[in-house]
Amino acid sequence: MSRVTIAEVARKAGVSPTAVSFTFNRPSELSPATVRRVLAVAEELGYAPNPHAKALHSSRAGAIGMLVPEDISDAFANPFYAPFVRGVGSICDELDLSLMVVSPHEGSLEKGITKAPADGFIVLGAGEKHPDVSPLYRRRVPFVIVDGDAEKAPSVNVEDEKGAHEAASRLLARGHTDILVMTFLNPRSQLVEAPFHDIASRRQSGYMRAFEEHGVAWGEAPAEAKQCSIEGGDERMKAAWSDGHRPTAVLCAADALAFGVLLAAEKRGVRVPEDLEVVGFDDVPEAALSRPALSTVRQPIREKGRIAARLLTEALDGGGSSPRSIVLPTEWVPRRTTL
Amino acid sequence: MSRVTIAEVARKAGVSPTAVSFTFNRPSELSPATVRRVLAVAEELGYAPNPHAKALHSSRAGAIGMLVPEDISDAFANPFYAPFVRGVGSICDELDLSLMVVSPHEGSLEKGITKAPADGFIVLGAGEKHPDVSPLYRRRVPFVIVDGDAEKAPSVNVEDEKGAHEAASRLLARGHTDILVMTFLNPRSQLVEAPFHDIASRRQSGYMRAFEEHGVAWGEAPAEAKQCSIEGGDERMKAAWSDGHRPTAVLCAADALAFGVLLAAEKRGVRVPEDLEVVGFDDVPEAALSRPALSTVRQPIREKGRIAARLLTEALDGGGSSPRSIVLPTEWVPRRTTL
DNA sequence: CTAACATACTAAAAGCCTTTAGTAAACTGT
DNA sequence: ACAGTTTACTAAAGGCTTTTAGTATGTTAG
Repeated sequence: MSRVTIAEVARKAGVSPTAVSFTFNRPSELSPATVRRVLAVAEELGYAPNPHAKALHSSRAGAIGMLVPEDISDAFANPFYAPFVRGVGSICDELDLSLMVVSPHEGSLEKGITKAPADGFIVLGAGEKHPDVSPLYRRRVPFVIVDGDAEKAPSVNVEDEKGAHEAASRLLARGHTDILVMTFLNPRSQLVEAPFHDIASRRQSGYMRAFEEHGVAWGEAPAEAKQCSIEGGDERMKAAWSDGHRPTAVLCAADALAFGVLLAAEKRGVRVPEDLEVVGFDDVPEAALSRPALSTVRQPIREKGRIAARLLTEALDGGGSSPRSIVLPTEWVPRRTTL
Repeated sequence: MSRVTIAEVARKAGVSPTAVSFTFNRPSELSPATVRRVLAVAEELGYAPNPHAKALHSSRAGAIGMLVPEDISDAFANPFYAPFVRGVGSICDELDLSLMVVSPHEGSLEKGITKAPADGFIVLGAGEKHPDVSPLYRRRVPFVIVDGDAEKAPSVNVEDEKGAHEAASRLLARGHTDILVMTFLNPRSQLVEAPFHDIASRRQSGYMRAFEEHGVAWGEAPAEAKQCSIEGGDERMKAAWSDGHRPTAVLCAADALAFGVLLAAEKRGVRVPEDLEVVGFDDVPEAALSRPALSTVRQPIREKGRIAARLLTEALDGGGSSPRSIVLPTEWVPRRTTL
């Protein structure tokens, strides 16, 4: 019933367990005949080294973890994740690693990170000062922060504030005064005092600065979608309408929300961009394909994933070098949801 | 430098390693005072049990593997994966498991499965008879097959042939005679003789049956995209045009391809659906949002992921029950890319 | 006051592999 | 024919935890 072990192979092949281990790891130490025999027996028995035992010994599991700030199921509702995973995955493919998606077990990032058998982690959406992240420093597991402030750990970020500022400026320059700003709830930020610089609030401050510069009142708090997803944006837009809001433009802190807004507008017969201009943030691949094509702020998502993974693998085997904080540029991408 | 071990905590707390283990796993065996003391020391030292050692002992890593048939980076170019991961992830969230994405290391599914520290695997896109999959039976690792034939292992599939047949019939019923059929290359099917029932060929046979029924010549081999992605579809469509093809409709074996076709048509000024009708397969979330909205065959992707994960976790801890083969229904979803 | 039993804790084994240090045999050179 | 080396292999330790079986103390009951 149980797995085939090295001892069984050794016994059946008439050699020591060491010889079996050598067969797989250092065949040059053995005579070709022995290697062949052991290989044949291993094949016959269906033996493969137990990855846990291997990892225990080498402290290498051959997997890197991606710690998402919410349930896996919710996270992947955000189209941001697919290209990000492609970026991280490209490094995994190169280095023959697996990619482990870990969510905060029982609500705690720290629990997730200590339970999961990964060699290191890419922590998404929570800065170094976040109460859930700071304990990770004492753990010996290397990690890199993505979309969060960091000094002690390597990090990858984009020009959120600047990109958001530009997007808002474009809209304001055309004279809009009733702009609905839609952000999303960071599932981790509930736990922590302001100012907590998650991407939603960074983008929000970019919008605010533009509003100030254009002398447009910021109004109350922005509309906050429950989830950063198409549904989340759709529902939040509907709620805004029910509350009597009739904005002439919507600034969305994520493309996913913008897609939801597009859908909500369509259902209501509101024409985009004539009656309602819509702007997103991220430039996920779907943005070029949406109906109408979405005007948005591009961040190099795949590149971000690649760099994060690269930084992590460097920390994993080089280790020593000083932590690098990388900030990637954003770019305004006008398409068809703006005039 | 290295991780804090149970022994260090034990020494510092003045107890045996057993007591430390009990503190975390069976605190009722210890006096409350001891538990508190050990906990304090553990906290101070930043100790957490080594997941590899734990996994070695319990043969449980707390992770389920998703074995994709190609590089991770290529796989996630297909919008099918996001909702599928959401489905699998919902079970992981429920059961506090991590989700491990594993690609065929060095080209071999078997290698991937034996290297990755996961408790079981969801194998995508390769049937039981596939030469890469059959050796897995001898390994003691439980797995479930998705989108592949299986008798001995549990499996989840959809009515590929039937769904494809319906899609083709709708098109043919309107009198099209020059339909471009676009499928994609299954990265694993290269290795194996026909008939290998991957989803691309299942869908293809559905198309063929409809062609026969309508007395329309099937022509040569269908157009095969290099990758099941938007780019793949785009490029393949361009190539078809360069070759002088001027179809009045395109049947795509995946939505991803259809999106590519839409983009290619737009660039060329071909109107959809007036000049070119386009049909996809999958009904990924983007299909409702594309320009124009995509007519397609729905398969319940998230449900598929949920069921696969459920089947796997059942095999993981119940084990005994007979393997179940589940076939999910498909449904024709007309939108705006067909007349 | 002793047998029976909890309670609080520990020593040692088991889980499976890799690696280090070492042995026995075969070979080399003189 | 013998010291020195290489080849082919093995025993045992180590990596970190959990669990089983057991010990020492204290408590209760008869």
